Amino acid sequence: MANVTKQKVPTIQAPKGMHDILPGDQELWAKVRKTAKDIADYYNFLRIDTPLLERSDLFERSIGFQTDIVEKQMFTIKTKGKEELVLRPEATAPVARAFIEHSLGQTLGLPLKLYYEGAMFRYEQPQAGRYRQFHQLGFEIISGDDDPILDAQIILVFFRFLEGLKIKDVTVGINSIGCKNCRPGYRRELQAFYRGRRGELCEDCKRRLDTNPLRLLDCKVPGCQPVKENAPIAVDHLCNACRSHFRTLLEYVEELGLPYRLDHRLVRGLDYYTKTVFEISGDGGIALGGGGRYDYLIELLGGKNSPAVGWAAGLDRIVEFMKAKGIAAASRLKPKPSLIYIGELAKKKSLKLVEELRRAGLEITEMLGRESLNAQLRNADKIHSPYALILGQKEVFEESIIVRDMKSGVQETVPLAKLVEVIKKRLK
RNA sequence: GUGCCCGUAGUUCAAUGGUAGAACGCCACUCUGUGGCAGUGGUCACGUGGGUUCGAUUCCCAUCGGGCACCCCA
Repeated sequence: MANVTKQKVPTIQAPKGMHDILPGDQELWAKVRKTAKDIADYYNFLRIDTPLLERSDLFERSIGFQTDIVEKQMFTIKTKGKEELVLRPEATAPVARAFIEHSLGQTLGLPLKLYYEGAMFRYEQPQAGRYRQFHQLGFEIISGDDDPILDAQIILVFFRFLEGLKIKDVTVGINSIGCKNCRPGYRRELQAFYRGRRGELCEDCKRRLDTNPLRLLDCKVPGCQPVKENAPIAVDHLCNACRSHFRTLLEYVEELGLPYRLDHRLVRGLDYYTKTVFEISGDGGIALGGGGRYDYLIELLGGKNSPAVGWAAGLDRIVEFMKAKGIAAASRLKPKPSLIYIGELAKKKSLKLVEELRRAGLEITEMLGRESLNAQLRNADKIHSPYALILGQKEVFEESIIVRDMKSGVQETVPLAKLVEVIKKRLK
């Protein structure tokens, strides 16, 4: 501490793609979390928290080996033992793991509704609204069958969540990518179609043709668009079961009056999705979250056949979206009466007085350690304190305190014993 | 991982191959036990490292960080 030579110490920045959530944003974040909890409570979703670290094979088996997430976006950690752990890139697989591990289907019954909220990690190039550590909120319904009414409800819950945050003009894009019976056929057809036009495709698409044909539909290169427009559509190749599932889902969504649009090009990047996939975007096309049905995930991880459906929302994006749209007010300190002291004696007394007021249930603020009366008053003004409670030497002797109305400037000296009563009465 | 752009006080922005200014903020004083207004003064910055140069915040390189696009997604 007593460094005489003043040399410059290099500063340290947060790691790439990781950001701080500063005090000014905390209120907004709290509001988002509170809204999520309220929605969860209403629709009977139970909170679950899973570890930040998981075994890497959990994601390899669930998300899929060939996905970008597993191939190159996982933060891996080698423990001192031989375990290889990863910082979770998403939480659906961990929730499924926990569901199986603790036999939650038995203890809590089906359909089981769960929700989570927390940090996820993906090693990729950061961009606005895209971080290496980001926060997701997710809702999942695990059931004994694949009833489309659950797909409809999960989408509804997403809408209600955004509605609770006053985010308007959102649309949901919905598609069905089939099940293990019909998807392979569609895949083959899509591949065959694209192979015939290989020459017209961009380099990426040529590569996708073999690695991940469904992704061909995501390509934004202008040259590929004409090909894409004529490409076979997933919905046309669904098996009877999937087709009827999709149709029924749309009927429910229609019945709910949700603003959806069919999006034949919508596919998800994770292998475990089946049938329904959807994505909700805000005004301006920013993807706020997405999800879908994952009927085989739990089986894939060694559990019983338990179809499920869920979604995840990017909270960082939602917070930024709300700020950009002016929905969020900058957080401000709550205006409370300010305790102000003058001189050593009053200072000494103040520390304890704060405790007494706290015990009496009176919320106040103070600037202990700030000696100047002017500065203390200025602060009281800045945070819009209705009253300044001024304690000086004289007041300490008299066991009284000055109550100053900050608006009018009118002051009154009241006995300390009556302070709580007086303030409570005035605040009404 | 690839390509392009960017990096100056706490914040928003200037200027400059000869070590930097403003506004707002913050602090103090005017006003030693009374805030808001005003005046005055003060505080605080060239992301980091190397190179070219007599001299670099400025030019070059690297690195770190940010942004955009690709990729992918939340």
